[in-house]
This record gives sequence, structure tokens and C-alpha cells, in this order.
Amino acid sequence: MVKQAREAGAAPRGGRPKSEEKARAILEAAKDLFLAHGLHGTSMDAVAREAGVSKQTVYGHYENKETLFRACIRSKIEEFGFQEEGLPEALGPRALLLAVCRRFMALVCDPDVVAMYRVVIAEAVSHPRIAELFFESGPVATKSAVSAVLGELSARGELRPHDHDYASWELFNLCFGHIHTRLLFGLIREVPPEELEEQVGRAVDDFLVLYGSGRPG
Amino acid sequence: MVKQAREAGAAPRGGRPKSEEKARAILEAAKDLFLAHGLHGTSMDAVAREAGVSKQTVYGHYENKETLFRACIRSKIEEFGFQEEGLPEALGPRALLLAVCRRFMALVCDPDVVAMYRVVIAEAVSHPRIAELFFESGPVATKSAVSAVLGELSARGELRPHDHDYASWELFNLCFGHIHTRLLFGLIREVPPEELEEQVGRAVDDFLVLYGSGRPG
DNA sequence: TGTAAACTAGACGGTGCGGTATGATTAACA
DNA sequence: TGTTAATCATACCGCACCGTCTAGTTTACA
Repeated sequence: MVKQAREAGAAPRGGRPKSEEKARAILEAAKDLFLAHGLHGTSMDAVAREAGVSKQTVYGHYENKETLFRACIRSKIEEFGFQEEGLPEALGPRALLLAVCRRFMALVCDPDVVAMYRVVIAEAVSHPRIAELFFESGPVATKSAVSAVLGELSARGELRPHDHDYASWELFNLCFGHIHTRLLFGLIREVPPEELEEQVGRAVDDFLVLYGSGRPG
Repeated sequence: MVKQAREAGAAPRGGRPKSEEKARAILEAAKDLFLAHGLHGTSMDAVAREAGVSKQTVYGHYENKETLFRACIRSKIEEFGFQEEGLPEALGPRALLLAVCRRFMALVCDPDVVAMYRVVIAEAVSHPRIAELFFESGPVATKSAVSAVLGELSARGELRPHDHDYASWELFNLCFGHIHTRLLFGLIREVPPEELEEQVGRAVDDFLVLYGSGRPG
């Protein structure tokens, strides 16, 4: 007779409950390792070691490597909070766009986010669902948030009428410059704040040339 | 006593020479497989099988998997001819930029190039030299070519004076729209020609708003 | 025609990894 | 306090893979 571990979701009928803390430790360790070394570069033994836990416990909490990987991606996505809100309202278009772009670039240049891009792209073919999830929860969600801001500015007459979705992508791409690609390719690890600020400034300037209402802003 | 295969570069002192054809077959097979399944997803046995060659022959031509992988990347880079030239001269700025962008997008949306991006990004951490090589031979070389075109147009007074390198990146990013990211993430496999044409048109329009001289053209 | 080396087909060693099994220990709960 | 199950440490299984080796065959060249 084989002892059966309690299935996730099944009510415990007595006995020792699973440790939430260990589950967290495993997830944290796995996130670090997957982001640093990718899916293939990370072994389950390494995860167990890093989490300070036996391998059996890892398999007690996560059915297999796939499951653990997926959980990591999901968790990281939540962690980043791509679509966060709460931009200051009482700003002219230029200041508001600068704030949006700074926040966007801070997110997208974050080493963990870059690593995430790398991992997801690397597994895009073999894990299309994960790529989809990341794309929707990340870039698309961010775009929607920015799109709303642009709509607001348009409604106030501070931008010319335009396709807000398309313009959002455009704003992102203007922000990227040649920075994001170099991050993705690992040619640079961090972006000097001055360079980032200059890039954001140029992007917003250009964007206002394209979509500005002509009012001072 | 172990029979020693002739080292690459050493003069053959009699005996059967290595088959160029097999070397090519191996390289072609490896390129296909590496691009399709990545470095870790491709076994040397699979390469030998795909090339119609024994595994020993593979190791006769390429020292190890690393070497073969590097050779594949180099070969693919040459194959793409990122910095190709020969744009028509007798065109106004708008038509010329459209031609440049169409060519650029055709290249960058090519399934093999997308696969290349994926593989190189996936290995960016463990093979930084390859990432560097690809970035310099690909994006940077293309940028330089485009930069020269922009310089030409500026000299002719058909664009306002500007930083040609920066503007080249900007033009690329305007072209990308949300297309390239979706290709990278595997959300789409091909781009409908109409969508591509529309994207290129928008990019050039916007670019001319930013940098055009105001003349018709 | 002899020789040197490329080539084939397959076996093999070594290794790393995903996942399971075992047996002892520990913690929660009834 | 007894039951149940989580946890530990470790051994183990099976598999895939890199790279080597073997033994025999084929090919170019002197």
C-alpha cells in the first residue's frame, strides 16, 4: 500500500497540514533559479537545495517541474503588478506622459522583468500558453492602462484625437529606443538614470509632436 | 595507439579528404534544428540523423556541440545579409523610406530571423559572445545602413538635420509597432501583407512628421 | 595498388536530471 | 495520546544525451 499525499483542494482528515511557509520558500527559490538560469538550466534538486527543503517536499507541493514553472511565471506576473494605477491627475499632458513613461521604463528595465522576457521568449514555442499569459498580463495590460490615459488627455482636448491603442504601442516603442534590445541581449545589465531620463524625454517630445494639441503643456 | 583525425587547418598528408558536402549537410541540419528547437532541444544524434551522416562524422567536422552551435549562428548571420545594400537612388524621401522599411520588416519578420532572435535571447546569459555577435551583425549593421540613407537624405535637404543613428532606431521601433513582439512571443507566425504595409506606412508617415523637411515627397 | 584518413553503424561510459520509493522523524489535530 | 500525513535524507530507476571507442568500409591520392 502506498501512502498517498493529500491532493491540493482535498480537505485534510487530520494529520499534519502542509506548511505554507515551505510552499512559499519553494516558489521563491524556483522563481530565482528559473529567472536566472531558465527552465532547462534549473534542476529540481537545485530548487530543493535553494529552498532548504527535501526534493520530496517539492513534489509534495508541486506535481512536477511544469507545474512549478507555471506557478512561478504566474507569481512573477502578479508580483510585478503590470497594470498598476494611480497616476497624478492634475498634470499637463507633457508631465503626465513623462510620469507614465518613467514608470513604464522602470518596469521594463527591471532586471527581473528582463529575465522574465528572456525565459518566456525562450519557451515561447514549447509553452505557448505561458507566452500568451505573459503577453496579455504584461505588455497588453500596460498598453490598456496607458491607452486609458491617452483617452483621458484626448477628452480634455490636450491631445489630438487618435487611435489610443495604436498610439500606446507607439509610445512604448519610442521609449524603448535601443535600450530594451540591449537589455534583452544581455549587452547591458542596467541603464544609467541619465540615459533613461534622456530617452524618456525624447520619446515624449516626439510623441507630442505627433499627437499634441499645440497647446503649451 | 589512437587514430587521430586531421585537425582543421592542418595539411592532409595523403588519405581521403573531408567531404565539403557532408560538412554543409551537417551545418544545414544543425541550423534547422537549432532554430526550431533551440540549443538544449537539439541533440547531436538528431543532427547526425537529419544530416544523413554518422555521429562520428559530425564530430569529425565540429569539435563539439558548442562549436557547431557557434558555426550555425555565424552562418545564419551571413545568410541573412543584414546589411545588404543597393537601394534605388532616384526616389523622394517618402518612397525611399518606404522601401527601406519594407525591406527591414521583411527581414525582421522572417520566421528564421524570429527564431534566431529567440535562440540568441535564450542563450544570451550563457553565451554572451554570441549575443554580441548577433546584435552587432544584425540590428547594429542594419541601423548603420539605414543611418547612411538618412544622412544622404539630410544632405539633399529632404530631411531636417538630425541625429541619424538615433533616428534609425526610432524608425525601426516605429516599424515594429506591436508586430515584432507578437512574433517573438509566438502569438502569431506570419504577418498578413496588408497589416505589414499599413504598419510601414504609418511608421514612415510619423517619421516624416518628426524629421521631414516640409517639402512634398 | 598501397596507404592514410574519412566515413558508417552501433555500442559504450559517464553524467545529469525528472521523478519515485523507502524508512525514519516530526508536527498538527481529534 | 494516538492517528495521520508532512517532511527529511537518501537511494534508486529510467532515460536522454555528450562524447568516445571499435571495427570494418570507402575514398582520394601518391
